[in-house]
This record gives sequence, structure tokens and C-alpha cells, in this order.
Amino acid sequence: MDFLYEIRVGLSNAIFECYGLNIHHNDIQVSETRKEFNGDYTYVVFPLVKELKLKPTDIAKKLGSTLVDNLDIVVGYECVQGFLNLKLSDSFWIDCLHRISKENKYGYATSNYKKVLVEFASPNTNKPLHLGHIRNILLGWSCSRILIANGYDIINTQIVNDRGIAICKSMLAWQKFGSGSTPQSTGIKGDHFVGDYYVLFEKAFVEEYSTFQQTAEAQIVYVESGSSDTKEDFFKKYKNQYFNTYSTLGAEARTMLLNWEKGDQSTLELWRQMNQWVYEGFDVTYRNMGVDFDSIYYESDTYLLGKDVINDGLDKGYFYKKDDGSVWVDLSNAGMDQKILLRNDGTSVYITQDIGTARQRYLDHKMDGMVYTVADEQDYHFKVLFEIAKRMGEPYADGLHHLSYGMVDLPTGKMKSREGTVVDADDLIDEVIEEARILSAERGEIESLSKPDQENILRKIGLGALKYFIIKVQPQKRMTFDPKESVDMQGQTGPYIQNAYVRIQSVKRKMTDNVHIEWNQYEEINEFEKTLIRHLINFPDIIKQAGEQLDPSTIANFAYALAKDYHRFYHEVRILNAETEAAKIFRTVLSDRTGYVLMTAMDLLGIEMPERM
RNA sequence: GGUUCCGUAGCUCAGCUGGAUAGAGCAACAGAUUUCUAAUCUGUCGGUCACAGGUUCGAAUCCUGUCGGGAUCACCA
Repeated sequence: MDFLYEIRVGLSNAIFECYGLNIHHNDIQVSETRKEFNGDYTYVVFPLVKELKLKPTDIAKKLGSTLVDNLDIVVGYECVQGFLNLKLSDSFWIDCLHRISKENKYGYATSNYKKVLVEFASPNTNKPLHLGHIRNILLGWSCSRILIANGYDIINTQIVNDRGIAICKSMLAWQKFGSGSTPQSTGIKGDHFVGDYYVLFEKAFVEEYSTFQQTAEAQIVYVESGSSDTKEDFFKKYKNQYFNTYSTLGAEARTMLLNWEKGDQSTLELWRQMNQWVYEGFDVTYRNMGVDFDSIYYESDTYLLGKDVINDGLDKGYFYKKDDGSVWVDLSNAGMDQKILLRNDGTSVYITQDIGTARQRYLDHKMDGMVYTVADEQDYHFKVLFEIAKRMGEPYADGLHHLSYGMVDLPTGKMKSREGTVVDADDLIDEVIEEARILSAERGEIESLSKPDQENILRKIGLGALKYFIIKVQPQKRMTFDPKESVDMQGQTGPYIQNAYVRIQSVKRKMTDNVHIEWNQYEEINEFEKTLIRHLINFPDIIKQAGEQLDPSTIANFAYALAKDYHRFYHEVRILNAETEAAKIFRTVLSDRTGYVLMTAMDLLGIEMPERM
């Protein structure tokens, strides 16, 4: 759907006709004319000046008059220096709206028959989701929606880190201190319940550690280390080592991990139970956020994968074996380092699992590519992973993308779990909904609705504010999350865009006439209508661009600008009591299509629209 | 130190595949509702686009360097 095709071809032809230069219409760029000048679209003639050795204004004038002669849709032009500003006919704009109205899924591309897995969320099972996960989930989900709009067949997936020392800590703490309590018996959401035991473990461990530091044994460790640090500083750094050596709790946790790896029945049973609680909790959060997954992978199933893939690659000469038996890949000729793939005891490392999981996913889904939504601290990891996949000639290697994003900071600085500054996802969601409730009560607009309807609207508004606040920022940028601003519902926010949509729905409810009658009779459009249409015709390009760059913020900014244009239009132009019947119908259709595009754009961001607010 | 990402208004962010006088929102101030939802609209105030060079008719945008901040450079995941 290229609305400006005719203009580009016209310009290409005019350049050839006037100067004999051949410029393909795909290479002709027209941009929207800035509002301080007269015109709708601008063609910059400077690039032609060098070749033609003529004055910019002369070229612009000649092309302008040629276009007016040759194209019906160009009704005027104005030249400012090397800028040719073209004015298009009202019928052109009206025709654009006609074309948009005829589309079933305006903005969406047709299928490209390619399948892509989008991985996001991927939590650990020892604690609840936090603000960082929210950014991850919003980005992943949104990119998934955007890729669907670009014609891809999408599978949403995640890799759940359900094994390892962390979950064993929670298990151990529950065994020791839980006295048989459950999420049901305590009324605590499952993921928080398990997370609480993780915290309990840490607390007990710290106590044990500080007791140890008073002992003679500790004194010997300190002295024998020959460290120049004070005793206090020394033991700050020694914590991990203590966990792996002297700590009783550490030993117990490690024993539990070993038992798990051996397949000990009672350990597995406890592990399954605790993870089950966590999943039940996660499901609630996912449901509240409006996201779901098609295919979930668990680290407990995949952590042994990859070894055979590596051995296969070893046989084919992609990798090499060191004297100690460990397997490496040398990526120095690609600007990277040497990377270990298998330890000398044959066990795998992190990247080995990823290689194995990727191949497993290919066996399961035969995808053409994958998008990994993972924070930018792992940029190098994915560079290495993708290079390895390429060298092994994996069939999906060319379709691998790392959707990298910056960390979320608080106004007070970084989130740190040790300092208790982590913002919990469920708390945050509750807060924004409560804020929506307060503001809604002041307005009183939805009071007459049923309780469940009201709750549904408040959820949409609160989450709309939160999600938009996060998704409007470009992924690669580190962002500051100010809880106060995240619940703002005025200005450049989700609710502002929702409000434009709600106004449109209100107009539509009150439009009782038959909108399906012809609206060709409308002939002269005003600047507010034109601005809206000019904005609407960009939508397919915006979707394409967002897909190519895996950048939802493109859509977010587009939706805001469109809502802004609509609010202005709504304020300046009468719709239901327009001057003429033709105007009334035209404006209703224009409103309806704007509403449709706003809703579609917000859907691509994972944000729902209320009908009233 | 090597690599990499970021640096635009007091704050949060757009604009970056080179185009006209760099835009929004928030905050502050002044206005708009007998009219379709005021979570709206209009106006005022606010800038060394980190800095210095270079390429170009033209640079916030591309290149080089400097400064500042983050990340990464594990037989951790």
C-alpha cells in the first residue's frame, strides 16, 4: 500500500522529461512539508544541482510546473531555495481515506511464509518478577506482535531457569523453616511465597557467616590469606568462597543440587512442588499483563543439550580440543576471543546449552529465525552464539537477532536486590490500577457501569499508562523509571491515546445515521482532516520500520502523534453536527479509521483500549 | 586497558537511512467547556544537540579523536 507511488513516479518522469536524467522512482524521496511552509509533500532538488549545474530554484520551478501539468493530484507548488513543496488535491486525500477504509487489516503485511521464535521473559524460579522483567516482557511481546503484522508466523517462547543452586536455596529454607506451609495455607501468591524462602535462606546464611567471622577459624583464614584489606573488607569479598567451603548451609544447598542431579526422588518432588507454586504465580502476572506463550522450554530439560552438537562440530573441524580435553572455538578472525564450549570433564557451559537449545527448537519448530529478548549485558554472548551458529551452518543462523535493551534505573539509581530497591512487578501493576481508580472516580464517567466492567476499564487504563511509559523508550537506551511519572495519565501517555480512542467510540455510538452511504459528495477538506489522513497513510511504513529495527518505540511515537492530531481535530471540527451531511459522514468515517489505527497500533504495543473511560 | 552502547530544554524522551528556523510531554505561568468524554485544546517560558576536528551545497544525524556514564572482556548462568 504505497500512497505516494504516483508522486514518486511523476517526479521520476518529470526529471527525465525536463533533463533527461534517469532516476528510478524507488530512489525518489519525498517528505512531509514542514508546517511553516505551504504544501503537503516536499522534494529536495539539491542532489540534482551538481549534475545539472543549474540553480536549485530553477530546477524546482520547472519540475513543479511539469508535475502540475502532468498529474491531476498535484494542484500547486511552491519553491523555497532547493525545496519543491507540492500541494495535492483534496480528492487525493479523500481517495486515500477510501483506500484505507477498504482494507481489512490496514497496515498489516501479507504472509511472508517465514516462521520466527520470539523468546522473552525467561525468569528464574526462585523469585517473583520485577521491573526489569516488565521491560523485557513488554519488548518481547510487542516485537512479537509487530513481526506478526509484518507477515511472520510467530511462536512466543521462553526458557525458564528452573534449576540450579538458587532454587535449591529456596527449597532448603522451606524445608528448614516452612513447617509445611503452602501458598494456599498462607494466602501468599506462589512466586512470592517461594521468593520469601529465598530471602529467608540469605538471611540465615548471613547470620551464619557473621557468627563464623567471630571464630578463631575465621581469624586463621584471614591471616593466612595475607590480604592487605581490613578484616571486615576481606570477609565482604570472601562471602562466595565461604559459601563453598566452611558454610553448613552452603554445603546443604550444594548437597541438594547434587541430589537433584542424581535424580533423588524426594528432592525432585520438593523441586517440582516449589516450581509449580512459582508457575502459578507467574501465570497470574502474565495474565495481568496480557501476554502468553506458545512453547515453553525449561532449563532442567535443556541444560544437558548441546554436547553432541559440539562434538559434531568438533568432528567437522569448526572447533578444536586442547591438551586437557576441553573443547574451544577460535573466533579471533571475527574480532572475538576464544571461547570454551566443553569443560575437560565433558560438561557443558552456558553457551553450550544455548547452542543445544537452539537446535532443539529447530527440530521442534523448523523456524527460519529467532529473536532473543535479553538485556544488553549479554551483547557479547549473543554475538558469539550467532557466530558459532553461522559457522556450524545452522539453517536458522541468518535469522538470529538479539533484541538487546538497556537496564531500568530508578531515580535513586540502580535497582539492587541486596539493598531492597527492586520494584516488584505485581506491586507496580496494583499501584497503576489504583491510580487509575482514583482519577476515574474524580471524573465519574464510568460509574454507571457494572463492577466487572469498571474493573476491566481501570485495568486497561492503569496498565496502559505503565506499559506506554516503558515501551515509548528506544530499547537500546537505558531508561529511568520514575514511579510517579509512570502513573501519569496526561500528556504523552497511554491514557492520552486511549482517550482519543474513547472519544471516537463515543462519536460512533451517537452516530445513528447509516454510515455506509456514499461519501463521495464531500469535496473540500480542511487542514485538520488532511493532517489526520496524511498521518494515517504512514501506518504501513511505520509497521515495516518497527519490524526491521525491532523497535516498538517507533509505533509508540506514531500512536501518540496520531492521537494528538485527533484531539486537535476533535476540538476544532464539528463531527456530528457538521455543516453538511456529506461532511458529517466523511468525518465519522475518518474518526472511525483513526480509531482503528490507534487500536491496532496500541495492540502492537500490547496495550488494550477501553470503550469508555 | 580492549570492545561496545549511551550523552539533545530544569526533568522524561522524540528527531539520527544527511535537508528548511532542533520537537513533544512533565514542571511553571496565562487562557479555553450553553456544543460530539477537559485523562482535552491554545499560548508563554525554556537549547553551546557533551566537546573538538573532518566530509558535504547542507551535519543533532556520517567519519576521527577527546571527555563523561553504563555494560562486557569467567571452565558463572
